[in-house]
Amino acid sequence: MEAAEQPLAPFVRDLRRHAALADEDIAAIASLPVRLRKLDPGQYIIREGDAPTHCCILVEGYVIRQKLTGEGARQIMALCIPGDGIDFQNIFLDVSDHAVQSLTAATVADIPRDELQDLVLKNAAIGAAVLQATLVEASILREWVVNVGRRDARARIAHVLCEFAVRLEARGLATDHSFELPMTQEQLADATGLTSVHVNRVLKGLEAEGLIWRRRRNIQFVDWRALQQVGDFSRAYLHIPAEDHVPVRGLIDAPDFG
Amino acid sequence: MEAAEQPLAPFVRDLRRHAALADEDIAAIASLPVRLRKLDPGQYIIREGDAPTHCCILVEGYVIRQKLTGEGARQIMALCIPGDGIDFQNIFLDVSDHAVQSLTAATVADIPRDELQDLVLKNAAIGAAVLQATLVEASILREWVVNVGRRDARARIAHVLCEFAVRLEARGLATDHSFELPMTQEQLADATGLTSVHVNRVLKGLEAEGLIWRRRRNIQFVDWRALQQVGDFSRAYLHIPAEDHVPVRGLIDAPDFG
DNA sequence: CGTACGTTTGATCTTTCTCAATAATGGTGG
DNA sequence: CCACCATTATTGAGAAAGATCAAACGTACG
Repeated sequence: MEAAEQPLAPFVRDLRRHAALADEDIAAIASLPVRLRKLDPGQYIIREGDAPTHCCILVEGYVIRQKLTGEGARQIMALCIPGDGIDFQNIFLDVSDHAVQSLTAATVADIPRDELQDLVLKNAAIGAAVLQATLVEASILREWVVNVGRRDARARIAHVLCEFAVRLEARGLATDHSFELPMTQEQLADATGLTSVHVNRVLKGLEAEGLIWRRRRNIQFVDWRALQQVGDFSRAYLHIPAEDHVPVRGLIDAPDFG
Repeated sequence: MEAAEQPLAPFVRDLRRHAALADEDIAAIASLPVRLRKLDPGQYIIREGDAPTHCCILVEGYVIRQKLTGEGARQIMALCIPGDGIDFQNIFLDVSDHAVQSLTAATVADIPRDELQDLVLKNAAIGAAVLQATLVEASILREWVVNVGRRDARARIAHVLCEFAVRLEARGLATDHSFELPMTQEQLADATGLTSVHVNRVLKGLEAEGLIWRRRRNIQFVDWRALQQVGDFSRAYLHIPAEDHVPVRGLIDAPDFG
């Protein structure tokens, strides 16, 4: 059930899609001391205020970034999928400014923080690759601000669904037009700045309109075009490179930004 | 009125606060071909969808990052102050995913993008410094998501005021407890995901409660402690290094994350 | 001195939240 | 395999924060 041979393979593949890495750079990454760790659902990988000792990469399962307000409300601001770096945020910052928690059972690859620091400080190409991954994540974060700040509930939820599906497909993790949403409606509410009650009503509405079909957590896109429209979704901000692509499954079609 | 000698000085100073840069690294940055450019208020530095040719650093004035939704609503997701890198987002990404627009008259230092790419790809220390600056920006972005997603209007606005003041002070750009907000109420609304009408009422309320005092765009913090409380503000996420500090002026006091 | 932009205010409307209860669902121990 | 429990999902009714619409007021500036 787990990629035992090359747990970092999806991560490295993604790095290479964005940045030019020589074989020796890859070898340097491969020679990092990696320890795999299994997580139960809901387990914290790091909490706000913690001093990180490891940087980890998500190998399997799903994980979120979140913060709590003083009033105890939770805001989820990122959803990590297998192959994502989880802890680069903390590679050079000494105190974590947010928490990372597993949504499902998950496997992460731990890399000692100082080892990774050394590598990045010695190898400019790898540093640049990490920078690029970070820039893409920042872009997704900016779109998340837009989503939560300026779209209505229907669009917010549709947008999250679209984004998640496209990112999964880009990593080859979803078959076309269907996937398992690894979140409860309450978590989806925390991701969109809504309440779970309202999320429920909106999902029901999207289903009634014939845009999606759902059974339990499984969601299928009945009308992908329309859902994109409703969610004001355009994949440009994901900065998914076109070349060296995983097989196109249907969701990924026309380029944006005409 | 302009730092003609060392336009990049505040930027480099900030980089050094986070990262260890040797004198030769500094020299390498200083030898980059920099061209100063003056901007009128409201001018675009880059638009969504543009292919960036330069990376620029804000020398003087204020600048925002923004995106538009399909319905034409605007969301501001970052406020840049002098010394901030504006275009590192685009150093390795070929299409800008958001727009950058000046709020006030401003001066930016343009650096050709490929020169900066070369430098970062050759010099790991500089690459790491840029990465760190990017990580701090991402942290601010995450807090922005929380602000817009989970705080009520009063807290959102108070939070933006607090953040802006603390960042200005950290760069030595504000005298204690008073500054000029470089935004109209409409822009503040676009930053907080509200309408300008409601922003107006909230500001009025904050003033009536004796938390702030304002005259035109100038805002003074009458009760800094209380405003922080109202805005659920805690400066930890700004990752402002404690050592080698600009003179403390009053706003920056106790460490957070107890 | 008039025009444009930004601010302020009032009245009304809508989306979304809150509170509260009920129904599914999945997992667990017997 | 079944009863029970804890989550999670669903539904309804009422409340509230914030949006919308519309107008008046200031102030800067050409």
